[in-house]
Amino acid sequence: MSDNTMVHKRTGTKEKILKVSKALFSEYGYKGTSVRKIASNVGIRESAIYNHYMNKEEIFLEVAKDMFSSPFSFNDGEIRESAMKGKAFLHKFAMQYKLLTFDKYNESMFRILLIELLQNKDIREQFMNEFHNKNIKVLSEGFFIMMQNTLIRSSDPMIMSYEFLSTLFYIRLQITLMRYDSISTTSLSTQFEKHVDFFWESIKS
Amino acid sequence: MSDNTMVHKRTGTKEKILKVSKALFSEYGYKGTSVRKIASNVGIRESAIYNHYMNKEEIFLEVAKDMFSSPFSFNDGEIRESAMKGKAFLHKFAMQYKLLTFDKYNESMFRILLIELLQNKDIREQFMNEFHNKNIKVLSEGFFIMMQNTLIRSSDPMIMSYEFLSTLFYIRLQITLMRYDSISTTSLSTQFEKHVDFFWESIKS
DNA sequence: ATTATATATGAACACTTGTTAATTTAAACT
DNA sequence: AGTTTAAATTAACAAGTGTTCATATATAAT
Repeated sequence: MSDNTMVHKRTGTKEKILKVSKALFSEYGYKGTSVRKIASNVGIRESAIYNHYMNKEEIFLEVAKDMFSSPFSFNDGEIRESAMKGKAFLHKFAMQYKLLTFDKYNESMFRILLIELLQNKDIREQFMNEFHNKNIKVLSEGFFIMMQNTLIRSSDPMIMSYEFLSTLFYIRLQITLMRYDSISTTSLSTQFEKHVDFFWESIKS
Repeated sequence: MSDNTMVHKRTGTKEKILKVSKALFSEYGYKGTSVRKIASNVGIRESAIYNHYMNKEEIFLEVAKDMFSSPFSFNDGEIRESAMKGKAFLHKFAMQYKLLTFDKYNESMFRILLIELLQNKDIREQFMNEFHNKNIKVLSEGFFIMMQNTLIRSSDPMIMSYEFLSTLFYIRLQITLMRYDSISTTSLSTQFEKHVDFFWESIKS
């Protein structure tokens, strides 16, 4: 009963470390957050951290996992149903993306994760699998269904998804950067909607 | 004859520092490149660096400036002429972008600059002005001319440019990441062309 | 030759970093 | 109660950081 999976359940320190780390990493980034600072915010010494995690990176990777694994809320059946509505499907997808973009925690974490994305292979893999591929898959399914029902022109669903997703990403990046500098994003706030409008005009049959 | 602009011309050390820094920053990044390492590669002590640059950041900013200021080679007259050809204009633009993406130095530097983009306000401004705005401007002019000549459907040229540029950026990001991990990019190598094809189908009248 | 200036040096400052080792405290199981 | 094990502590390591300061050298202009 006390094997590898179910030990360490006496103090709840591990959970506290994760919670504190989330807050600190999202605010100060990976390099800006020291093990000492995590420890002191938890209320223990830095050496005690190593009773729960192998090293700093392991903590960060677990924080990142939580971030990427918050997926877009589309159940399997829901995709088909939603895709039949055509433009509304794209709109819903974009609005979910917009929500993430303007959410306080996701906003900071997006910036931090991008930094690490460019330096940490594990983060890159998480990004590719959990973000890129997963989204391309959902979108492709949607577009495929739309094509079947001749709501949109016939084309490669993967390419179409790529085109749709890439612009969402770029908008998010730009908004994130501007908000980080406290620059007003009112001029960009409707960019998501404009993207959907433009894109729909581009593909509708 | 010896005012602020034309002093410091005895040893050429400043130029050497810049050259060495370019190589080091592009390989090891900002934080991975210490002032001591730059100095030793130049062949001087770290303290001598400060006779030429105020601090480490000033060196990096100058390296970055060089990077961003390598603009797309479109002269004013050339845009009009090229835009009249419609799709070929987009193709040329995308191919220039592709060239940059697969150029050894630009490839490393793109990654490094993205990292700093997310942390350094000056880099962000350089990116917005020299990269984003400049490209949106060139593209907008092109699209505007195409619309005048009814080569493409009528729409907001700025939005259209945004849509076109954002995908190029995303492709570049993805290729950069994959090549950094030595993952084969053959599946993505024609993505630029596919983008142009898809986009042209989306806007042609 | 003397002065002025640019450029270099060596040494130090003041501080932070992730991680480990030996040891003690505290809780749970027998 | 005693034993086992988890979890915490104190202390140190070994290294690297950007930057500054007083000083020395070399070059160009006077």
